Amino acid sequence: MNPAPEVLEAVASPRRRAILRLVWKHELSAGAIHQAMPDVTFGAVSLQLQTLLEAGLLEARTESRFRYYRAKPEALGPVGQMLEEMWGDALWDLKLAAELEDSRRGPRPRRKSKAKVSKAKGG
Amino acid sequence: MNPAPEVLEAVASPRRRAILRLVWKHELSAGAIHQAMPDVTFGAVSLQLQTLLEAGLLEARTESRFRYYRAKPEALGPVGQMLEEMWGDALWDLKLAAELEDSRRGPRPRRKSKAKVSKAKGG
DNA sequence: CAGATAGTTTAGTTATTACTAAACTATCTC
DNA sequence: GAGATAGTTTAGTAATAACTAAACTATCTG
Repeated sequence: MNPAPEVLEAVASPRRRAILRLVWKHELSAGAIHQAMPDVTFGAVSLQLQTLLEAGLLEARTESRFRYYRAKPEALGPVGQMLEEMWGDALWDLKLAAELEDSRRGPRPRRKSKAKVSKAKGG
Repeated sequence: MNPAPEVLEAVASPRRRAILRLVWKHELSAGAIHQAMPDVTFGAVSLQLQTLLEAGLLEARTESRFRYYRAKPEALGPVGQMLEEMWGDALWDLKLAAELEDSRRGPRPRRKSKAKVSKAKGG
């Protein structure tokens, strides 16, 4: 299978390259990806994720409320190699993992349960 | 020297890929390149040539009234390989050469010499 | 120099793209 | 079901990129 033009168009965007870089070696949730680029809205990130998905450059997996994405380097062919060169060594990967561990936007369910309101549904 | 992001942006355009393809194995004049893509104006082609030049993907050479361009595959790194795969084998190259030979926009100097006006420049 | 060819550059138009804000779907917990 | 989190989708906006027409530079011929 040959690489398609859409692949070239997908990697032309710095934003999409940043996303690819984030999920290159391990999957991340959409929220975690957004955390790493706070200069744009969550919606903007989601749109780029869809674009990358359609280009076949990402895989997605849903788990509970989360949706995890990861890159498919094999779909990038020789371009994947080029991106890796651009990104330098594995430095970024370690630094990133630490930052994400710290700023993790966990599920955070309410723990402040106190009053038991229960279902007050009217008939 | 690592490949730069501008390279990725340059090859993202179908028009620029078409130009690269034309001058991949041998140089062509700007006019000959335009002949191969008559759906756009000469000016449009020239602009894309400048873009490719600035990205370092082309070399240019001037000879008399002509300006010849050719690709620098080494500047494309692994992406060059990918483009070649996209373009298939060397078929296109042969077909193209024939077409260009036929539709060549040669210098076509006037041969209808008759009156000898000579230089009438005033001092 | 005039007239033709070869090519570049500029100004303005149109289509596309990345984005935001907000509405929407879905899941989880109580 | 209510209320919270997680994510997607839509409608509209702003910046960009590709293009056209035309003005411009340059070279060659006579």
